[in-house]
Amino acid sequence: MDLIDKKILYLLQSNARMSNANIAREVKLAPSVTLSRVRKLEEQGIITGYEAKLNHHALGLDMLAFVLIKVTGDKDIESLLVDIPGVQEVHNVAGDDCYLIKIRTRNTESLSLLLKEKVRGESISTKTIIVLNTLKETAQLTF
Amino acid sequence: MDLIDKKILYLLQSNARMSNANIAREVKLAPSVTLSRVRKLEEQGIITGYEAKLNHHALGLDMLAFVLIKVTGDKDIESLLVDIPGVQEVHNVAGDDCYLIKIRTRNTESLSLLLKEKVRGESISTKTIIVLNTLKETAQLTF
DNA sequence: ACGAAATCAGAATATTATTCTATAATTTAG
DNA sequence: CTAAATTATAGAATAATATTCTGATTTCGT
Repeated sequence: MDLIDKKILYLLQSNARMSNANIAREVKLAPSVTLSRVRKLEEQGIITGYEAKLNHHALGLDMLAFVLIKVTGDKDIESLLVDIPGVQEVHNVAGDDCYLIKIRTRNTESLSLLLKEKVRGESISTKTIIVLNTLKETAQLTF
Repeated sequence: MDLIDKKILYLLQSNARMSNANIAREVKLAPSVTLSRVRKLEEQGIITGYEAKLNHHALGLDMLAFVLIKVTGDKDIESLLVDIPGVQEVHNVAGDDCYLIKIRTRNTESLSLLLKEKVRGESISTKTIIVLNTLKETAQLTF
């Protein structure tokens, strides 16, 4: 990975749909070479995918919450959490067999309903952090 | 927004670099029509962008943490948090003037250093949640 | 300096994006 | 209920792009 690869990564993080021709122009290389660099970054697993970012509010998902979930044994709660609609992230965090999930729902009701239906039975306790306002939200990495 | 638009959104969430021609094939519409639908979704702000997803480990960012930050007054801590390198998300959360940030760093040291240097001075208290293992992490929305 | 490996530019071709036009479908107003 | 207006559609034409190939150049280790 040299500076050109880093610039390619930067560009694709900013706009994943940028054409190969435009990337080539930006990095001042021939399109053919640029394409093979992108392919290599994909094959090496440095680029893991390309996602469209959607406006949650436009889709009626006004609620964002993080929920800390303390579980008892090693039940199969992981696959359960992963499959809950609206759950965007599931992390295993340090201390007390805890999971942290990031979840988007229509409103507070649908959130509490989901937690009641899907999570409560499998957990000792949950702590919900309600997001009022998001100032930044990106997957972009600076390096 | 009809079913075809939803399918387009689904496809672009799965692979933002899918060609318009392929999207058209999938939704069984002419490329011209498909393109104008995508443009409209962009103009309406339903699609807000396209991001390449990178492998953090390949970039030497092995550490992921969420940090809850309790602040005193309404200092300009927000722009400070947003600009810290590695910070991917900054949320204002309910209760006690708290912020929740998602941050990626090289290791525990660089995390504690960042917190010490940038955050501690501006905050009453911080609570750091260290992620051991991530089971799911996507911006995809199901609807 | 030398050879191997990687990187490069540029040409050729296949595929795609984009614009345009004409037609069909749907909605709206009277 | 009908006519006009709006919107959505397919398909053609062309501009741009992606992709593969070839051969030249550079890089790197020895």
